[in-house]
Amino acid sequence: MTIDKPKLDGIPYRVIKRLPGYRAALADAVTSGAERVSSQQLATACGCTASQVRQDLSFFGSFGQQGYGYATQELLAIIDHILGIDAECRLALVGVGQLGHALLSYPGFMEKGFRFAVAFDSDPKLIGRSIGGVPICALSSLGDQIAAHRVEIGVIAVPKNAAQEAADALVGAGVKGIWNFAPVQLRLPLPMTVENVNLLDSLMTLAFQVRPRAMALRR
Amino acid sequence: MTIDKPKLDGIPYRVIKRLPGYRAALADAVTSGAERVSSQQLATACGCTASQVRQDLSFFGSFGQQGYGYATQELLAIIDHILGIDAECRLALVGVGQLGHALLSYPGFMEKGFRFAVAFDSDPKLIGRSIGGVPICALSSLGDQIAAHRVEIGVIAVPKNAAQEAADALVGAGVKGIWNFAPVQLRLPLPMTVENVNLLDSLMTLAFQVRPRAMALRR
DNA sequence: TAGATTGTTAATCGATTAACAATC
DNA sequence: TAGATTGTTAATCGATTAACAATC
Repeated sequence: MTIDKPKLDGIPYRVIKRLPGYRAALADAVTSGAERVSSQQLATACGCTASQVRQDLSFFGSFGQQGYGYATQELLAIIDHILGIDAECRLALVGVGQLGHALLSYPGFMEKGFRFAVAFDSDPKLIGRSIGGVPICALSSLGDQIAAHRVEIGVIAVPKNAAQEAADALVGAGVKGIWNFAPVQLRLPLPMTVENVNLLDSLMTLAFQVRPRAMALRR
Repeated sequence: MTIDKPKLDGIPYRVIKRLPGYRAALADAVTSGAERVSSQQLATACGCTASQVRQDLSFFGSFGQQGYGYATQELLAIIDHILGIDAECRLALVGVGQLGHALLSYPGFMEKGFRFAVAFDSDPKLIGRSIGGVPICALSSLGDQIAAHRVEIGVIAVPKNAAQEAADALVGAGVKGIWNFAPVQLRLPLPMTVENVNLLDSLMTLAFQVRPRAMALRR
């Protein structure tokens, strides 16, 4: 997973990365019936400082009230709007293997307004079938399908060596962003945005932290 | 995914997060037959600066040679050693749903020395079966199995509301780290390390970047 | 040797935290 | 009103980049 990117409309990438955490804390607060929440409470729930919460939110506006805090429901709605999950967002999946299967049937995406409109695979045995109501089509129809369904985000879950080709096809079809699960650095024309999910990298990072450091290999 | 953590033995978390990228670039270089590689070449492949590559590597030692660069094979072996993937690392999976299935059958992990030794699920229909050679056991046997297989890392792929319980069981059984796919902030005793993979958070971040900013909700 | 490239120190840049006036 | 808590500015901290002596 890329560690850093340039700013987006002047909003640091790190700030955006923290928004879903605030969102989750707010959703919990709503569930527990809290009508208001302070920056300190949000900070505790997310493991950061109250200063950081206020600083982050101030990139988008002023949503709180001195001496009171933030109205829970209202701030949740605002963050949903900032993240763009108050409107439906259509996805297309390329690569219906095990991981693709799992993504298609993960209920959490739909709940947040993300909907797989169509999926693609090269395997003739899969083409024509559908999974969780999502039709699986031939790669040759990718351009047409993506346009027809007005897909915004392409999801790449193909093996490493097919990833760049899939990315090129998606870009050519006019998607606005790519969610990439293949362990490669995709070469894409700017200003395409990619969000990489590299499971093996994540696991290696964890292994480093867990292992008794045989290190001190300095020489 | 947590954005930042405290240093690990004086190594910034950001540095560790970049190591897999360097590793991938080196593996490519080995494949292409290059005997040596410069910090500049690594930087280009990873999308960072040569300075950063050298600075990062210098946390661990001095592996290059002035006027020459780094011996490709050798540096790859060194990074593998730093990351701890030159020795087998045993995993245990909790939660054999769609995502769990996908993780069990992903070939990339095994290649890098990560092996699922055992999996657990609460569904009686799954218990006793095995997937990709990995036996699925009852949760009640978790403690014994983890000890028997000397599992180092527990992988949580259960629904949100079962995650904390799974984590507690894994910690109780003595795992050294947790790879968490459930969308919750786990409460764990220090110094347990957790690496979170939050797919929905990642997708929301991408949505933000892709959407025409309806923002300017400043008020 | 001359050119290339490291490892490391110093300079810059950006992000986080602290502080506090404003005010509900 | 008094206490609480925001939004924002200033201070601190850490990470990235630039520079360069060392040297292969």
